[in-house]
Amino acid sequence: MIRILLADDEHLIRGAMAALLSLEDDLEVVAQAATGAEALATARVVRPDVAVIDLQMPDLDGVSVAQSLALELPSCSTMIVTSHGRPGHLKRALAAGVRGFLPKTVSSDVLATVVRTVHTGGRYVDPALAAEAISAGDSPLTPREADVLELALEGAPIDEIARRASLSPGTVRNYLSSAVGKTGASNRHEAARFARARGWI
Amino acid sequence: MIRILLADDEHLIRGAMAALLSLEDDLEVVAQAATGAEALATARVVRPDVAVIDLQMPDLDGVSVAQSLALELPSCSTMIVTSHGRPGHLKRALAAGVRGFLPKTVSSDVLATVVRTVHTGGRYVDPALAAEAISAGDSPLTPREADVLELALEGAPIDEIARRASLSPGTVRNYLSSAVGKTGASNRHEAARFARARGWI
DNA sequence: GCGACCTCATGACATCTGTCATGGAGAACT
DNA sequence: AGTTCTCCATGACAGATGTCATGAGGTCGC
Repeated sequence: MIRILLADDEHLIRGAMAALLSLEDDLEVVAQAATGAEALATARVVRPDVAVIDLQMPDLDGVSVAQSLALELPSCSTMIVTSHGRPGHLKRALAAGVRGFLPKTVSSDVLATVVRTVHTGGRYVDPALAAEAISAGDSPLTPREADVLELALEGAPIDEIARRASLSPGTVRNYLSSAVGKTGASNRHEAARFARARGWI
Repeated sequence: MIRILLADDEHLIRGAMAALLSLEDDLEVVAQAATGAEALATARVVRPDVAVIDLQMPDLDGVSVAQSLALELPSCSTMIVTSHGRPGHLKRALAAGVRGFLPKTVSSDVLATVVRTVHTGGRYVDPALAAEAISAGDSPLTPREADVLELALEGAPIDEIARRASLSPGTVRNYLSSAVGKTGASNRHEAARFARARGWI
């Protein structure tokens, strides 16, 4: 019997996934959590075999949870399910030791199968997401450029970005200018959206 | 027996919700759809009592589907479920004749209860979303301002907005300036995000 | 050690944006 | 008919932004 921890902030979906997984004879949902922190706390107590975690949660995101889980509970395999599959998340997730990565558009059969796969040490990444990630390519942005561009995402003016990044406004402009060039955008806002779509920030 | 049409692009969730609803003795999921167009087509054939529709779908959004359904099948009550409850959607949905509006964070009990409520002609709006919608207030933007601000959402430069809106760049700047003032933002990108968050565009 | 790269910074310049004043056309209301 | 509003436009100006040249320090691999 594979013991599963389920984390998703949407009760409806969490409950529903639990119901589906419980239909399988060899799967058992032993715990549920509505936030990332709760998932971690519960996992420490329950020590599940597999953790199925939603990417978007109010506090910690799924990848952060996966990272902590990988350190604290190496015996627990983590897989991520998500509504909005963006390639950047996939890369981050794999780097965090996640073994399975699925969009919520898959059928419940696939979900159950992947739970079994990761439990036996295998990996599974949704083919469509994998293709997207490959086609998106690696980020051409330097770490600093990515930082600054991320702060630009919300539309803040340069002075505020400079304050938040503890940089001089001139430097911020340079990074943004470089990022705009690399993304082929016509201003930093477009560049920020583009980079976000690619999962670079 | 209440006959239900379920539309959601995420198979996992759709299947799961179907399973949950089917557990109730008086509810029956008679059809499922993965897109808005499919939902409409199916509804015409199946003529369900209640349509439970996801707000976000690849083609038509839930509100558009609801609008068409209200015209074509007055006997069918529509309710919307959504992951990201933004007040603007709620207002649009109610205007489109939607009888129930729920975030996916509710429990399955609530879902089933609301299905029954809307079927008997009642209405139900999630209290938290309703409160948010009230606090967001009505849009102070003129229709034109809203149009232009919407085009600004993607970070396009003013010239492009002007072209897309068939306006002169100067006029676009005026509208944006006015919108920035009304939203209290410090530039149009912030204003656009703000207005989007309020459901004004 | 050397070259290649990233980080951080400054200054100068052209351009883009936000703001304001102004005005005409048309619709809606009194 | 007059008032008031939105819609559209123009022009002018200050300040924000994008671009470029330049340079000093740091790290990394060879």
